[in-house]
Amino acid sequence: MNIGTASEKTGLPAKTIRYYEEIGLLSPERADNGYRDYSANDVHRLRFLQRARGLGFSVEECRQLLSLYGDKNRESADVKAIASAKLVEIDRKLAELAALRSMLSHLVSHCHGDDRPDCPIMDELSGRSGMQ
Amino acid sequence: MNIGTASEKTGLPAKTIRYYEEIGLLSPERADNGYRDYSANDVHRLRFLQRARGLGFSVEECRQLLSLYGDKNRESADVKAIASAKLVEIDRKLAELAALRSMLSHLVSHCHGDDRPDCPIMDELSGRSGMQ
DNA sequence: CTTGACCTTCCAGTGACTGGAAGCCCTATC
DNA sequence: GATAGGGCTTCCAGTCACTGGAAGGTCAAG
Repeated sequence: MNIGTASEKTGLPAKTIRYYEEIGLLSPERADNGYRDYSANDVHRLRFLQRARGLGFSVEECRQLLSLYGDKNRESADVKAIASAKLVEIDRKLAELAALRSMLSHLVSHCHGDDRPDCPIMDELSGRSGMQ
Repeated sequence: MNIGTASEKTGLPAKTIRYYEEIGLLSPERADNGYRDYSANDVHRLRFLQRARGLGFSVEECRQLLSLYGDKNRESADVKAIASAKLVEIDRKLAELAALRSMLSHLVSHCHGDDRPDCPIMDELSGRSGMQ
């Protein structure tokens, strides 16, 4: 499949897809005419990248996560260590997103006046319990 | 409070804090000696920025979200519209994080062999249900 | 066989930082 | 009171992750 189709299927701009190839995140085949030819697996990787990047994971983190799937030579303990570390981070992100959600939802449902409400939204928004 | 203390309290590098000021995300006072002087409110804003950026919101999105809190002149309907739109996005992010979590957790608990497992993790990871 | 959409590479620009130089401020010790 | 150290200042340059644009090749339709 051509890059345009891959772009549609993943929501990533073609430019970004080429960039991801340039930095070694995937290696699509080339057709005889020189066009990139994306497999279903390539699309999976790209879709994953689209999601993980949007969730605040760096490109290097994405590379690690992708390697969990793709690298057949990797030791099982190694896989587990990386995956476990990411799990902790994901749980933190989940909690932060939930806090943000509750703050916004509060704002939508309670603050209907013509002016800024007095409720200390910032407390929730910046995390009542000390972070890190 | 000086920038070093603000940096400690928020987990943001001093460089980043100065950058956020430069692009108008906060305006700390200045002490007589020219040093930036951060209030508790400034620290709240910074802590929020630290979180929201880590969750994949762009600086412009963060600016909008901060304005929900800070702008007393904003119309209520406007606030609600922005907050509601962000809620939708947050819910999407929450679902994606949950999917990522389930994939990683599956990897940790099921794939204990010496080699890559056969389970098609990519299906989960790239989202079984078609996105956008 | 031309038009237009899609592809290629390459190079430059942007957003969001990040590092480093040069110099001022402040405390602390000699 | 001089000086050493750490923290602060500005400014300018560099990096990461894209993003836009130019110049040109490919392909299906008319």
